[in-house]
Amino acid sequence: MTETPSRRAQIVDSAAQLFAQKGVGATTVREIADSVGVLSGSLYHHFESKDAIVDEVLGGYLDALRGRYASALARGTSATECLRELVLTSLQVAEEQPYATAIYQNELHYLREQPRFKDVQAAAANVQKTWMGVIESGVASGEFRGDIEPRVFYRLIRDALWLSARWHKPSTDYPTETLAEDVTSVFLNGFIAQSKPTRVRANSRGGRAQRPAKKA
Amino acid sequence: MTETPSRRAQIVDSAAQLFAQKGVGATTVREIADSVGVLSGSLYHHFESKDAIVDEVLGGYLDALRGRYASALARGTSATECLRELVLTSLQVAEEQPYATAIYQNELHYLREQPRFKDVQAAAANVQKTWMGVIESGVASGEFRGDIEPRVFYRLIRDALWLSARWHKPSTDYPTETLAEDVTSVFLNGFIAQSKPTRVRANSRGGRAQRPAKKA
DNA sequence: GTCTATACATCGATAGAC
DNA sequence: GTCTATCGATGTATAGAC
Repeated sequence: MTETPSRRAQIVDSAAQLFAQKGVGATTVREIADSVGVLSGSLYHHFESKDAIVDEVLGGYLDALRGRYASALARGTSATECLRELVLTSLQVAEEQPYATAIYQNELHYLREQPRFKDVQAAAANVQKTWMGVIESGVASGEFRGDIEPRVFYRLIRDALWLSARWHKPSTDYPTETLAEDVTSVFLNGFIAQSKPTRVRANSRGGRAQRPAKKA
Repeated sequence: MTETPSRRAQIVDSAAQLFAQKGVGATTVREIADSVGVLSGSLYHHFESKDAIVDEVLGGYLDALRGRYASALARGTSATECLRELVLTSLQVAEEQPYATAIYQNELHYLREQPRFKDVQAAAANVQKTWMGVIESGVASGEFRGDIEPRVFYRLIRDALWLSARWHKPSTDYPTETLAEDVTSVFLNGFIAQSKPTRVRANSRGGRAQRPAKKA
């Protein structure tokens, strides 16, 4: 029972890719049908509408994400560790399901207005609740700063994290785990150079200006 | 020079709002015409196509952004200060032109595929060049970490910064300047609490940005 | 400069033959 | 389960009267 590449699954996969690349509204049912090798009318034997396909794409994605988040939180003991796990998990899920991830972050604000997608909205609210719980517990324990609104920090890391799916293509040079470390390190420790003089790069006589050149 | 609120300008403004709220592809020329109080056919006396309106909206926005960035860089002496100025300037521009900002960050990846918008693409590349220049000069001078790819840091702060236009509504409680301070502080200093109340430890890094007391 | 009217393409969705 | 064929709505854009 390993493989049943059902037509239904083919449709969902192809539609997800098209939705991610062109946007849901700009993707036509004829394009979806073409990409799986059938005619547009045949789609309606498997789905009752185009929106139903969107529902299935995002529903499956968010269910998987919620499950993975639960596992991630179980691995962490401190808020810092939990945050680290959430970052890595998010990037792993984004790597496994890049199309659904792109749809989720590109069009959630659009789907939010349509009552049809209230299941998606509920799942998205659950995701936010998971993050906010970790962040607020970290503030309460003193691990995280208290002078930054938890909600502000959440939104900053959320947007930076999810939108990385737009530009990050996993490779051996820069694998997902390394990106996760970098994201965690920047958001927790900052981009200011640490006092430890471990940098190897010598810049005593660099050809690079200290300031960017100003143009007229 | 007092600009007359020409019909052309009305069309651009109304279209920008609609494009931001519903997406470019989902906005119809009839809706644009309705919002300015004319019929759809009349739009074509002012613009040759819907895409031409998009061009004008984003072209004017990116021109303004480029000018403001030049002023921002002139105010900074170090890479850290320049970065701080870029953050504040970006948020100010986002506050002044929220609709164009939303379009810019929501649909740049879509416009990128169409050769029609190559001017917009060039302006966007210029924006990126500005940021990268500041970041790389900071790495070269030792102000910023050398173990994070400048391009990675740029993309993280870029996405977090621009997408704040989706959720940040300037208010007296949380004005744009405070958000700019928070963004800068998180990305430069990190979210980890700087002093640990349970342990006394020599910490030479006392110089992180301090949040001024909130004004009434 | 705006209107009326419409051409022409394409959209999501449906009905029924096979 | 897929096809053919098409409906009705809606999209951008145009032509010409006023």
